[in-house]
Amino acid sequence: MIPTLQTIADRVNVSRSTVSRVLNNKWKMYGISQATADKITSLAKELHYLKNEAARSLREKKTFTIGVIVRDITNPFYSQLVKFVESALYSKGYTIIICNTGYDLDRENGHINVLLSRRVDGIILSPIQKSIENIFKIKDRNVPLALFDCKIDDLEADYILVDNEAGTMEAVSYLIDQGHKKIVYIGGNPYDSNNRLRYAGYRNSLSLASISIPDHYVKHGNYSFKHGYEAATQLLRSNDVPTAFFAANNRIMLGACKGIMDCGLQIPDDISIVGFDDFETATMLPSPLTVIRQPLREMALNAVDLLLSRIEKANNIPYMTSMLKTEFVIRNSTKNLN
Amino acid sequence: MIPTLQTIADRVNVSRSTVSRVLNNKWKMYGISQATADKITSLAKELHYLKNEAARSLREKKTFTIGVIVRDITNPFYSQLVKFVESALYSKGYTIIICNTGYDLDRENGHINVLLSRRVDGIILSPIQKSIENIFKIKDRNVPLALFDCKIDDLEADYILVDNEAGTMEAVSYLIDQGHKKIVYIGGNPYDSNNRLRYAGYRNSLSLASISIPDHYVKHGNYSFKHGYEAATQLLRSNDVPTAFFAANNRIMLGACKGIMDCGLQIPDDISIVGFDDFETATMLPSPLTVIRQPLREMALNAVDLLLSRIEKANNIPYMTSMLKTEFVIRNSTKNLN
DNA sequence: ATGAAAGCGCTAACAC
DNA sequence: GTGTTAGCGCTTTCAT
Repeated sequence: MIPTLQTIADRVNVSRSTVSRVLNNKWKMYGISQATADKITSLAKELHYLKNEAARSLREKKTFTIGVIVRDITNPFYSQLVKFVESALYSKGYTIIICNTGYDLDRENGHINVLLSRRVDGIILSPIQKSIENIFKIKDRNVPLALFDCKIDDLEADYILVDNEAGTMEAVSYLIDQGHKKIVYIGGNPYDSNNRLRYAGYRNSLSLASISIPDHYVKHGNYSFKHGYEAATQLLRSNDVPTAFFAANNRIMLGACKGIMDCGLQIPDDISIVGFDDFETATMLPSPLTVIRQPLREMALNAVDLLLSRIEKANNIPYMTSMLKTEFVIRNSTKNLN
Repeated sequence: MIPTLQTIADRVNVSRSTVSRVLNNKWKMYGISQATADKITSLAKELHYLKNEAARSLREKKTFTIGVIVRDITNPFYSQLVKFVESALYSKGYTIIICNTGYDLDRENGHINVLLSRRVDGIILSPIQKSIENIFKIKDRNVPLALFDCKIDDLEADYILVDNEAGTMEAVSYLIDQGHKKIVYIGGNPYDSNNRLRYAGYRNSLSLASISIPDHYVKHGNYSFKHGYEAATQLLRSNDVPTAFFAANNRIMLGACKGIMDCGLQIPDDISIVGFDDFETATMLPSPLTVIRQPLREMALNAVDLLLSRIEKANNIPYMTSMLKTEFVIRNSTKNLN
């Protein structure tokens, strides 16, 4: 039998209210006697009393729960995000429900329903973006929402972003400075805002250098190892072999590297590569990879701060966008052609 | 204003109960008229009614929530576990609360309190094991518990395990067959059951081959990149350089590989290495790594099955242990000395 | 310095 | 075929 406030009240011969006040550390302001308070706290300890959170939530209309919806928890980008978010929220007394969509829109929809049904206090969402109907369901309910790692035009909300375009331009310009002209863009899902902005950065850099881009140098697809692998091998075996790859995320980059290796080529001697996201393996390859690092810890903390300020302070503060700079980490995966 | 059963009841001019019965698809067994049912369902849809789970949980004493406590969510071993577990539980209508301990016992304790307070229906726990007091708190409350990836002697519970000892013996014997005699064990936390069993496997194999183990060939420590790195570099720079490393997990193995590279040595020409856990990077290195793979998907599904059968069927079934075999994946990180 | 009572939103036993 | 009622465990207003 799990003890409730009543259990304790009965044994100490006081009312539920008194027990509640004591256990919530409000007995001083109610002027409850030291003696009563002590009896209650020690009995609670003895019985291993733990407040029923479902009851508290129902009464208070506050769950201290945040839903975190990510697209692929096995991608280190997201697992690190979860780690930082979980840690920050834990220290504030919040608990997180984790939802993995695997880039599946129905899943995203289902998870959002579950989270709304559970009356979470807020949601951190890294949306698929194939359709944004799901997002409106959250907005309609006025549930605080932090959109993570995506920018949807004409959708007012709180955003946590990095400057994708500038970050990409820094990397691609670096390739151009090293004399590269045949630079391939291996991209992610075409409807994804990151992909679009990274692609825009790529085009800008090449355009500024007056380098034209043949159609077959642009390989949109999806954020997978497989896509990176296939795009890389296909191009390396074509009759117009590029000198450099730009990979739109860590999964694609890893796949491309594997493709390069399987074609019997060396990075950076035979082919150069740069890409988005820093990841552990990047430093483990024979030639460590030059990458665009996203400040994940800061992004996670900003997401939490943004959400909590909306939850705890007022919901009438204006929408905010946290746009952080990326960091270009130069290692050794590009060759200077000059 | 969020709609409740009462909102709908008022508008359709029926009672809460009727609405509840309809929305729970029980109207046939209660003989509620088609017409009423239709009116209710369509109004619910129109109002975007979503059941308040806190209220349902309180009433039903069932939360459809499972707590998952892992030691490091950024380790692909755990992030994949979470992915599989989440997916399996989602399809059964359960939601997961994720708890990351970072090998910190206080965290583990705090998280367990939170989960118990939230009256989760079950817990999947990958415990730190430095102390097992925390685990008893769960057992005392009779909350279904699946202990994942650890075996605690004298603690009756449901376990999800792999055969660590046999898996290790297979790998170490393979090294011995290839003529290795100077094999170093780079281990994890000394109080960890996996580490102890893997170490036992290592000792057994060497003992069967009548090879003695000098003390400085055994490097217990913790499951970190750093420990792997330091152990490897220290030994490679000593005056008794081994011919092979056994790494007790993926983090240690990666660290050791980096250490080997930083010492200017080649795998497998200069030094051989095998280790526990398969991971993506293992196939990306110049010489792909020979590893002991754990059947993570099956482990995750078994954990879910075990937990759900205890939750949904009866709590009086005997404790069970799911002990799966590992798979020895031979790649190219060992040299045949014969 | 403490208690009584109401109510959060839901389900189900019992009533008619 | 549907309503009434009680109660899950908690917090808080109001009363004394």
